[in-house]
Amino acid sequence: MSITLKDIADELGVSVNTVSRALRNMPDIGQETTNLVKETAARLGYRKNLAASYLKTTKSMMLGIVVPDICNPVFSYMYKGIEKVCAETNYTLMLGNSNGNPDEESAVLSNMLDHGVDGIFLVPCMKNTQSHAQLENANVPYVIMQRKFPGLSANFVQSNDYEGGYLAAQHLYQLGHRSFLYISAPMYISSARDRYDGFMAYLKEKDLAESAVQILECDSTRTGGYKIARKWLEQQTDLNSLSATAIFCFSDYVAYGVYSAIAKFHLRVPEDISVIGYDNNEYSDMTFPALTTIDILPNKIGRQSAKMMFDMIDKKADNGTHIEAVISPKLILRDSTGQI
Amino acid sequence: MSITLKDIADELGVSVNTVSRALRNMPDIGQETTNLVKETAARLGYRKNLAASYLKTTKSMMLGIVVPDICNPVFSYMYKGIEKVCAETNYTLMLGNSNGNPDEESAVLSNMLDHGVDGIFLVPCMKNTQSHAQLENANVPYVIMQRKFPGLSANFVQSNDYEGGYLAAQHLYQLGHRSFLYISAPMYISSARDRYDGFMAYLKEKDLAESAVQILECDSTRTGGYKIARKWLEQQTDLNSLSATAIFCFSDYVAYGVYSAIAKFHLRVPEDISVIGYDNNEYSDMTFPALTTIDILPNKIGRQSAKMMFDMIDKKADNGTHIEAVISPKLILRDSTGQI
DNA sequence: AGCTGTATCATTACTGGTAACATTATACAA
DNA sequence: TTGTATAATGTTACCAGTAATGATACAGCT
Repeated sequence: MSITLKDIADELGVSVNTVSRALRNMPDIGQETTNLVKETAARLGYRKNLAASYLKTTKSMMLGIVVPDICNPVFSYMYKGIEKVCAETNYTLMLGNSNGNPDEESAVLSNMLDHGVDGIFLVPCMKNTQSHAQLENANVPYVIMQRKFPGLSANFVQSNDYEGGYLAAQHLYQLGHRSFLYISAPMYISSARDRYDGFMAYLKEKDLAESAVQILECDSTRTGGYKIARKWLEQQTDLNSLSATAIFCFSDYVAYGVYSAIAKFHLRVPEDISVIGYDNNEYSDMTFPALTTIDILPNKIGRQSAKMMFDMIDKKADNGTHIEAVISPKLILRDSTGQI
Repeated sequence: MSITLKDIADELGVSVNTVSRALRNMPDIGQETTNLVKETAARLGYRKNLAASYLKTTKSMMLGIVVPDICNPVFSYMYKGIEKVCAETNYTLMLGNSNGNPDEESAVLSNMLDHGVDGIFLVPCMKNTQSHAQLENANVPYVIMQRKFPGLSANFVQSNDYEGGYLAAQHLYQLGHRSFLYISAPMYISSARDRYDGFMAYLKEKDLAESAVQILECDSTRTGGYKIARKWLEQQTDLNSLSATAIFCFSDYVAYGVYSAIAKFHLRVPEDISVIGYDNNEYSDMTFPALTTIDILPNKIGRQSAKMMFDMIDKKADNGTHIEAVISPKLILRDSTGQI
């Protein structure tokens, strides 16, 4: 079917091994032979069978990436960050979605490991820790991205969610807000907790009581945000005097849903209530009003993770000393937050 | 390192081959032995080395997907459609972005083929036909998605762009519009051409002259849309009497840019000019005004493509008879188009 | 008893590439 | 002249599976 080393060897009357070494620029093959081999390989259209060389070298030249949902721009930008760094190498990427489901996450990981990937990037769905056991047992370098397992020591890259929460609180406080609603993702997700902690930390600096912040949890989706905000609004005794003047949303998705709920009650953003999102989705400047939000720089997270991965692969680092990289988020000022 | 067939064989005192056949439920292995082998494999945590079995079977259990940009929701939803169908099998997916660049497209394809993928899904960047030669030479089943090479015969799935253009024209015409601007992607992209043809076809039915439609080309990005729309607006002799009352945009991205340009000139959508997009991005109902657009059902395109792929892989179809699937788009009515 | 068939398992030979080791030839020094 | 270093290449074994073929034991039949 396709051209193999043997075909080239036969063509030139040399051994397969010589061809193999010539193509890999090994020093003990004569320059003339090397050139001849390469020319012949090119002429015959030889392509290396990577699976075969994997058997011997145990280097598959593949990396796996598992994310909750590639349709979420946060993760697709992370993917491209990783890909960008990989493009300079010859690594190819496998992608899998966990859909936030631990079983799917495990299944996808198993598949990738069976294929012999040289490393794994994982944004964990955080609903169990089985995937870590898998990764550890597989004895493969891996980088955990964005969400952290408590107590787990591993190479890890994330946006500084604490700082993001802090920034959000600071921004709202400076606009004069003193009562807040935090619509969070479930608190078992580390970033939800971290953002909360950062948010509270700033307020504490300003001597605000904890009771200044109400917390509600929902799925980080538009529907989730819509439902929880609607419920909250329904429970308000007086729509002209809300129990919070600003809503801090776990994601821009949630904020979109919150927008819809607010519109349903004929309230205005930011006149009646301010809304701040998180993630800076590509379209959040197109919403009405344009959404103030926090950019986590997912592309940078991806690039940083990939660099870490290659450091591990190249053995520049792997001896049990785990590195954690934290990337500072950016406040993006738009029109959905205003003076009280 | 990891458990192999040999480990199981040694443990049980049988041959490697027996283990291999037992695990694959071959009939010539005794039931007792089969059970024993399976138990032992489970106990030892055996995982098949897929690369090794690929060498002999030439089935890698991997499929490759190449798209222009996974950050574009159209393509990420296609990806998930494909993945959805693959989840029922044991296929794992490789993903690569071409970034609209033929060289990157070729490089990514080569990488995937070197890894021995059993099939390729390609949304071509349309700037050359080299990738097709690659695919043909590789002798691997492939499905071309969404964009069609003229004269090429291959399995192909796309949204019916002609119909989409037709729907857009119909909608605008029925609102009373008689002069149009089509902001297109470059016409070498088949879908740009098809949408144009459909658009014109409807207008022709209504006896409108070709001159009723102005055409401008730009990259299918927000910036592209913004620049071209701004230029067009600058060239208008009278902003109170525009030379077109409705803009048909190649994508929602372009429409967002167009929105910005229109806002810059202090015109209103849809009072001063109607805008219709294409793709129905996830957020297009959140824009202001909410964007009327055409949904191409990318998830369905993905699922359909995957089914085609498995038909080819299972040899239900491959003997030169190429199938083309066309999926009807849907008009999504929102607020950016209005009566003239 | 001897033959045949079947069920069950083992042997052997591959897949395509790589690593360790062996071989050959040439050059140069002792 | 002989030994040895060095450059250049060939041999062989191996990676983890799978396919083709071979071997053995036992049952059933004539």
